[in-house]
Amino acid sequence: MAKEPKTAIIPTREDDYPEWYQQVIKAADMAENSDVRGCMVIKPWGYAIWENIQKNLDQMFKETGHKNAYFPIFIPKSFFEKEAEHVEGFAKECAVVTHSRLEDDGTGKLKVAGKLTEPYIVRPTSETIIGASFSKWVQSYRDLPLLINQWANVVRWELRTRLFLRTAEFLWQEGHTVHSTKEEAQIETKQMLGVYAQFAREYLAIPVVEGEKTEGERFPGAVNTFTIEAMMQDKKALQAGTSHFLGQNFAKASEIKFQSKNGEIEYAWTTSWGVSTRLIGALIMAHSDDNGLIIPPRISPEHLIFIPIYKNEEDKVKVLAYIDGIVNEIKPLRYHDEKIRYNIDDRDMTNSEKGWYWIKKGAPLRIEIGPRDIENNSVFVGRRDKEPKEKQSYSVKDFTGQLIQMLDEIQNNIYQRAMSFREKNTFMIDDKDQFYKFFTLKDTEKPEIHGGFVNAHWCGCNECEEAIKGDLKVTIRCIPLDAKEESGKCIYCGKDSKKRVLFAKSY
RNA sequence: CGGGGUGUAGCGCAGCCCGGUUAGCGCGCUUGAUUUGGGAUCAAGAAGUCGGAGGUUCGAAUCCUCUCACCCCGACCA
Repeated sequence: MAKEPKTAIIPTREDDYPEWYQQVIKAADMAENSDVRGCMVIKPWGYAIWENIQKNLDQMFKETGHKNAYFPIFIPKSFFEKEAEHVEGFAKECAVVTHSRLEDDGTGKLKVAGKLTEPYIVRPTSETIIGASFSKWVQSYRDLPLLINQWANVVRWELRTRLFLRTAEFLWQEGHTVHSTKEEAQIETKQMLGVYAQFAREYLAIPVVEGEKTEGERFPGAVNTFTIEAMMQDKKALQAGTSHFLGQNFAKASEIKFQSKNGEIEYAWTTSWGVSTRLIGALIMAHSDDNGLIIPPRISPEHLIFIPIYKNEEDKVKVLAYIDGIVNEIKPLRYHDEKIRYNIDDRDMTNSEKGWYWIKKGAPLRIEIGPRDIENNSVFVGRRDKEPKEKQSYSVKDFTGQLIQMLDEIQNNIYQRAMSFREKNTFMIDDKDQFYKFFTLKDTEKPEIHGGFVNAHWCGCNECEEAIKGDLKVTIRCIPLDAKEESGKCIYCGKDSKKRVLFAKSY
């Protein structure tokens, strides 16, 4: 008999965090590497999480007045060249389409043929191709604001990839809006950052810091870039979403002009904002434990899993009938306006194997039901926010009565746990030596989990930021929106500073 | 693209240095029996172009040359 391991996931977070991450994905059967370099296959359990992210975010976009549309995956090279910084930022990591056909080369193999007169870039982001359409759509101030979102896949030819966090192809949404005034575009940029922050907190149960990127970390071509930054369980930061105020840069590049009320032709003001399948990576690393994935109920593909327990066909029939009765009571219930998502797992497997299967997949509630429960009119409930063995019996009445509340409790617990982890690992540091010591590894052979979020003063110059990055690989994640005016000295050069900024190592 | 490493059954690996029957092991899978409220046991079975091409040899997973792919560390990035 195989000896029972202490944890379902090997190694643990403590032992080898990056490997743990991979193993959680594998154990939950969310995704796998494909035969295409750097591209992942998103499997049903992972995709179902993405669908829930899409569904809820999409609703939030619609509520803020945005409409969905779809633009081509190919961008003519010349479009891309229109915004200088944009080219600079993306040129190195693009897939380029140069041919349109395959022909038999005479030996039974295929050779490329039909060279295109102008190469197409597979979109790494769509500002330029969408801008081309927008320039036609926008004529008058009456056409504005134009509030468009696209759900799409994009390609960035990354050299090093990791499932969900960085893949050569990934799924995302990109919002693109056009406004008649600078102020309105700035408000839009902040509004959408707020939508992302709210979504991260309420649905993904991930606390995030909202802030502005420094010049060095800005989106290529943007005037301001705003971000939500989340802390992972290895104390590194993950950029979970960005919102850009593009000024008139892209309007000028794409000739997005309109006639104002007083008859003048003006360049418009644009924004863009996006979140990607990386959110799933954030979800995994923010919440999961050494027994596998933990999914907040509001985003989980299943809310509860029934595990029927029986020894023979006769019991099986009874147990399944009993479960049906409970299901009928659950069906009318609504959890945040949605039906309860449940699964009756009557596969031909041992009970404990099923239990662990769903623990590893992160299902919020496991309901085990056997003949004993039928006698007592009860259910036996395991919660994913608690230890696997810590299960509790409820009467059916109490269970169905408290189910909604229980799901909310799990959601809150997960959020609070992530929040207190972040608070415990966020510090204010004013001394340079202490700052350096804080971010320095003790064991470079086998890197331990170290560091955290540090709020420290910064003079605002690029040189200090670069120097710290060079020395420690620590970057300014953002200038938090809620940073207070406070006089201090730059952590690197000692010059005067008025604000603390957020430093961390990041993904 | 620099530096290091690995390709052997679905997955994880041993064998290679020092060439020699029918290429093993663990997990998983299939079947049967016994089990069954907590990650079962026993038995039988299926499954391998040893990454690819070429070479050396009576004989290559093993030695040589070339090649492809992947992983890790750097630079770059949602």
